[in-house]
Amino acid sequence: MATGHGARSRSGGRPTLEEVAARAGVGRGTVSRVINGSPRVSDATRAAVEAAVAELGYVPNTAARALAANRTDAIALVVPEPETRFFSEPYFSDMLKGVGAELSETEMQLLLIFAGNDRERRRLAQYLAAHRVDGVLLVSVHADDPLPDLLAQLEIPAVISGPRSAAETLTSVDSDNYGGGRSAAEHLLARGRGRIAHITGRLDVYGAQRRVDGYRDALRDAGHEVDERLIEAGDFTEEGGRRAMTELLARSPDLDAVFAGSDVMAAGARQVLREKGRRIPDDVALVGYDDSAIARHMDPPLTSVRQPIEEMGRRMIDLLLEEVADRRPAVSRGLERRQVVLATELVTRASS
Amino acid sequence: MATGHGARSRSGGRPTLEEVAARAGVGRGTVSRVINGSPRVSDATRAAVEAAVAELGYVPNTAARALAANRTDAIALVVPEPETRFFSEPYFSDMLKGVGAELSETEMQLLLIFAGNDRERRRLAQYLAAHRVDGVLLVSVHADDPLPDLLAQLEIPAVISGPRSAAETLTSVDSDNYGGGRSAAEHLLARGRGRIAHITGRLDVYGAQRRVDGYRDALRDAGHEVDERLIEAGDFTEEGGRRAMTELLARSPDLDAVFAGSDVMAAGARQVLREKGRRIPDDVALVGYDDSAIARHMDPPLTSVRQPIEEMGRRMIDLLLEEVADRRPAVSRGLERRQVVLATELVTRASS
DNA sequence: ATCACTTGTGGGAGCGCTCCCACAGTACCT
DNA sequence: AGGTACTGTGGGAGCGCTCCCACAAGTGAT
Repeated sequence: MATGHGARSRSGGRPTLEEVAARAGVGRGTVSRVINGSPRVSDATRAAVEAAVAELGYVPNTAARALAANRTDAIALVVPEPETRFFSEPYFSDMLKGVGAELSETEMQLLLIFAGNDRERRRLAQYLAAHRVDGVLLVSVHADDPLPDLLAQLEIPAVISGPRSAAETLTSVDSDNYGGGRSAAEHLLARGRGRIAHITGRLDVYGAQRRVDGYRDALRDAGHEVDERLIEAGDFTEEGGRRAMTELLARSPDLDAVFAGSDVMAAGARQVLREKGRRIPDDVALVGYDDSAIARHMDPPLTSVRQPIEEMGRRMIDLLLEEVADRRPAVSRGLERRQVVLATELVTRASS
Repeated sequence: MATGHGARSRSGGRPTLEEVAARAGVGRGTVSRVINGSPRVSDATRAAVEAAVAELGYVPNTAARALAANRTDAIALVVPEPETRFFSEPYFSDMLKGVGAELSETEMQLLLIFAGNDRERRRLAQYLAAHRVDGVLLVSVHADDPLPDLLAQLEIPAVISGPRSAAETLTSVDSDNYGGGRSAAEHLLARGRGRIAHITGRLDVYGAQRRVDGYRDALRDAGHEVDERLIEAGDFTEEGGRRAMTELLARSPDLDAVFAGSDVMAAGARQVLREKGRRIPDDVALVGYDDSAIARHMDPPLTSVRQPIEEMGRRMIDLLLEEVADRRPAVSRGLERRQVVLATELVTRASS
């Protein structure tokens, strides 16, 4: 059965719009309107078309639609990390869950694209240049990443999770890192701790900076001087947490609490505290960030700041679909920047 | 990457084949041939076209190509499981790694599709009916899954990892489960164990059956009678492993080795053995299957059968791309069934 | 010189859809 | 009565590509 041109017989291939139209005794345009849910069709006609569609088992040809309408009905979730991290961090799977849930309401197709190395990034650039998606979801983007600019230049709608800076131009969805940092510090203050150290995340990540800001303001507002020797930069890794904790204990042996910018770093800090004979929470109270599985399984269970990641995924899709519907990025329409910030929640456990 | 702004043709749209042809002073067909790597183009013409492509920043329109050529340049990796399992099991991420690596050599796009519940499955069926992918990779399919039949009916090329039975009609790639089971048993025999129990995986999974077969034959070939009371069915879960182990110990307290059909079940078995005061490996030697992270981190580290999952992913892509190139499933071409079986490897650790 | 190939090339004819204009029919105003 | 809306409908004109046929030019055998 050669799939040659012209050799297209009625019984052979998939039915087309034209065939459905003939069967229903209407025109091509009318069938198209029914398929696309236009209100400008009488009930009788609509019923006839739907019957024909069902009888023939008609399924629209996506390629033809994409070509004619100049849209793809697909959006990409771009992960600028190697796949390994994607699978190991619950952040991504939670995000994907929210995104998938929200998207399943629509006809949109989700593409998962990794851009962890140069080769993959070149591929991605090619991909975007070909406009193979209607919109892009960007997660976990570093401050100096050129991707957002490329997107803007190509006029592809995009939503970013975690703005790169206070001046982020893309529509963004984020959790309230400032409030999260603040609530962690306030919680420790309320527990009567006076020497609260902070192990920060990578400070080129905007959210990590904001957590520090929240921590500082909480202390200040409570009438405490912020002691810079109680702040040590980490890098979100367990090893970084160990290193920072060691540093902090050496510098300020009198600390009585630690707020770590991630659960993983808190795990590192915990090891060092144990080694040095500090009891948790008796001698040193410990608070983490992310409320990941680590927090629940730590000994003692770790108090941590929960981010509504799944919800973030959902909101990102909502915003992106709006922009896709408007057919261009919000900024180039001259609208105000759109930023959604979702509240965090402190989950109190035995470590504080 | 600098897309030539100045060179952009009028109306600001993306350049088309036609425009490239005009610029290069050739016909549309010639540009198409160059783009698609046809050998029937003179070197001079090819160079001229390539220059025009570069100057205009031409990128082919995928939708137009798909419509005209009746192909999508995309393949789907279908995971008939909820996303949760996908992320928690290293099997999938290893598979994805192999698949991704092999695919990055091509222009093919990989789609990750979950079909864990009825709703998702209906969506998938619709998706396949619309022929939105050129081929499908099926992983972890149960014996009674209707998906393979649907694929055959739609004449969509597909490759399955782990045949559903000895009579599998789809092209398949699998690891040598028989050999793996055999090597586990032989290893324990070589260690001088005589009462070797086996906790099987779910027996509706063909691979689990094959492991049992390998285990039986190894014992028989070594001159041992196979004692049916030493075989207990599990279900691949930790709880199942505990249950089976409890059963086995009650039935045959004299067992001196256990071969579990998965590392997770081995972990369950280990707990029970500990509770009952059996030392590993002194009293009871333990061997698992999968060589997952669990095996390396168990106390004592678990001897386990490693499957080359990444390699399986690569081979699946190879086979699938061949079938896609041949434009139809191998079976309907009347070719012999194609089955690739990759060797397993026993990784010996302290538990045996 | 003729014929039979081969190689390289141009361009017509679609692929199956959406968009949009034209227009008949109806309804409600002046 | 004519005018002005709207509603529902049909179908032409593409979207940007691939496929394939036609054909010019070159090559070698007869």
